[in-house]
Amino acid sequence: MNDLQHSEPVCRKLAAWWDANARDLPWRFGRATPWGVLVSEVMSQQTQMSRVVPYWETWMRAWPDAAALADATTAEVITAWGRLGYPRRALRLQECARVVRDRYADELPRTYDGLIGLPGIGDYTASAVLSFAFGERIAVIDTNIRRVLSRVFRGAESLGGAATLAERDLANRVLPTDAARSVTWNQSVMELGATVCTAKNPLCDECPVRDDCTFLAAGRPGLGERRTRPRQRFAGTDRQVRGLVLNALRNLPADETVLTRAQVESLWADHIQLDKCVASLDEDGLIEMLPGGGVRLPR
DNA sequence: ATCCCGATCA
DNA sequence: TGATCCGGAT
Repeated sequence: MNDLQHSEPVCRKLAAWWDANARDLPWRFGRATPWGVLVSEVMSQQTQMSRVVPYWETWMRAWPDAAALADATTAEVITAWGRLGYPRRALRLQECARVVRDRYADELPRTYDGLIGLPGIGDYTASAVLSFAFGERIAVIDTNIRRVLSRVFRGAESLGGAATLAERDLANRVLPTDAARSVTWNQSVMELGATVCTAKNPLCDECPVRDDCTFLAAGRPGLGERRTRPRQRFAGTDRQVRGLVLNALRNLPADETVLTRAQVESLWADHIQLDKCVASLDEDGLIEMLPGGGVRLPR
């Protein structure tokens, strides 16, 4: 069976659906530079787009290009990252900006190897930038695309952690040959996965490719089957404690830069865990520990 | 409780 | 290959 023959009507329907339904995100439709697209992709890693939009707009006004971000202080960058979560992404994004400025003359590399060599840029983000910012023909593979392609063309749920070889093969087989169409394909499949073909409760009645979907035709076997291992709970974890410390630092009055030991201790009752988290934040470069037990954002 | 347009380290 | 890293929303 040739998946490519099946993908052509799906591609046409998704393209029409994309034209009518694509969310009007500020980095789409040619309104952002390649650097702006990269920033949007990094901010979107494990984070909903609706939360990203206001941060991206403020961020790009402050630092429109890699060189501008490279010149910022780390404290400014961490503060601007706000409550987006996973703040190490902010550090890596600034490292990335410095590499782009210093090694690539402030111009983002246009190859997969060049992009994936940048700090904080993995397979998904490198592929997404190549496709969405540069219009290159490359299969973008994230959890949404894996889920949609697996359902439509294989009739089964996408399970497990990393993308399997079979999933990568499928993504490459169904990718339209024409570069411009491949970009719309990547974006529309991803958008469908984010808004219609969702993991738990897909809106098959509203789906533009419901007549072509192997999964729907088969009666949606295994819908809701757990795709990932149960995630670590948030309450009480190091992640929560780290977040509390960083948030306290972000919210210091404008004329203060240091959180005293007493202020740190007031954040969390378990001082063993607290000290462990403070040390790990320091190792990550997200804070600096001071001799008296106080902490501050890096200069 | 589970899901988000993942990357990195061990 | 598995564990870790944030936070908001459903």
